[in-house]
Amino acid sequence: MEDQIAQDSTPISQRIKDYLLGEIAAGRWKEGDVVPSEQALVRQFGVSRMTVNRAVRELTAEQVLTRRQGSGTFVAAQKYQATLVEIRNIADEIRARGHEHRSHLHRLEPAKASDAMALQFGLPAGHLLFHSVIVHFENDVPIQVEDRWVNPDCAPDYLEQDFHASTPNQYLMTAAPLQSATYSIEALPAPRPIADMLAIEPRTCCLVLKRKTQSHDQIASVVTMWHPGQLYQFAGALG
Amino acid sequence: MEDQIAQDSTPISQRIKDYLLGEIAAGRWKEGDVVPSEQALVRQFGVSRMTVNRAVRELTAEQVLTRRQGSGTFVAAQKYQATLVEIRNIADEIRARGHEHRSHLHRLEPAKASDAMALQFGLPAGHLLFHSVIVHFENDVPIQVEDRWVNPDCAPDYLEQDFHASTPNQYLMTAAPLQSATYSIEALPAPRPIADMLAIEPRTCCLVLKRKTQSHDQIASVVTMWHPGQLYQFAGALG
DNA sequence: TAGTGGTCTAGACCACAGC
DNA sequence: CTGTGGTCTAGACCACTAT
Repeated sequence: MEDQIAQDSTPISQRIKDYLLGEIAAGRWKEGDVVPSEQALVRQFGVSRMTVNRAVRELTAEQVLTRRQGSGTFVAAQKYQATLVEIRNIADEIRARGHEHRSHLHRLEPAKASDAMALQFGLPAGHLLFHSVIVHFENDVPIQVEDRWVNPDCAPDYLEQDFHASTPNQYLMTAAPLQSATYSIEALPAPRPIADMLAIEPRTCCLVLKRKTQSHDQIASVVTMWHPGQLYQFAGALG
Repeated sequence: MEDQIAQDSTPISQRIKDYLLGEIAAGRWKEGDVVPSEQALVRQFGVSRMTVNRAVRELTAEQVLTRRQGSGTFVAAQKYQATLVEIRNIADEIRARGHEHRSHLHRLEPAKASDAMALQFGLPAGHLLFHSVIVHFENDVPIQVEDRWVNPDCAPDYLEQDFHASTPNQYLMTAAPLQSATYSIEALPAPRPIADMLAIEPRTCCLVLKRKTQSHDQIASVVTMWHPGQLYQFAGALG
């Protein structure tokens, strides 16, 4: 045992995790190195195997260790300097900043799927879709154009919603629970209509987030979100 | 018990997780609802409490449930339709696409910190920094300008590295293990020098990723990565 | 006080890897 | 064959919450 912690309320399994993490952080155990077996840790800490197992299993779930039945437990491959970005519901995000969120509904109507849009949804061209265009304001500054196409099978009441009170995001969350999603982020010059809604010059750089969500094994929604590049950024922290 | 699964090799704890997830997915248990207690699940499945506890504890770690000692276990607040983006080492990313990665070193030199850069690093203005500018190519098409400033205290050998063979990312991973990071993604028009290196017109939309990494309780690296907006996008999937 | 979750024990049986 | 991890049991004691 490294330290003699006499009367610490920290659970034993947590102390074992801390010990293992400490050895790795200190560089004494490096990527790929074998870690003491459960039996060895049982003897070292004088606890039962279940307690050791829990500590090691949790660190494995956290990608700190990898285990191979019959072989042993190893320090997991180092994570590269990656960056994880989480993009949330715009209204929540604005309110979380302590600012006022307001939205203007430009369009909410049924529409026939173009060839390109039909392909996105995996539906025949000309199939009925719902289409909405909403501009979101942060303290009265336009910050996002949300151009959304919705599969009526997933959200039949879409056209009856009051999108001043809530966002399509919130409605679809309950009507069509998210199963999976694909997305892309790119930088594009604003076309005329988008520029007008954002009150910026045409061809200004915009941060564009496209997202396609699946629910009940169907494509539920295809959305393109335009943000003025100078005004808006995705940001966050790791670690 | 819902289904009578006679001889399934699925661990019991996993079956309990599947059962709980199924009830939530089917909408029978909604956000905030109380879920059966451990004792109730013990009776329902005819297994020991440790097995039930593991299932419920793991679902709690996965943010599916929340627990309150003395009160009970509840369905966690719904996740919004969020989008998680992981941005990785550009060389790995390109090779993962089966394409060739090549880089051109434009600059690798010591430099004095400007006021703005000193502020970023939390160092006095004029402090020694290392500065590198590298252009990354995917199949000979310029895809990223990596403009990086490095704290010499964290990576004293930075200027001696061969950044044709490896990337600064890879070197810093070992020299200055990532502790935490902040980042932002924005869309900006390319300034002249960046545009030249990317072989695009000045003022073309670029997707710009800025990242500041911390190691050993110091700012280790401040990097700005410019990508041609039409050519490059961050993309991925969820679920 | 009764019921809840939080944790731990000291065993057990199994599948798999390496010698 | 031995040692590894993967899982499960049937108890136990504790802290906390609600009534």
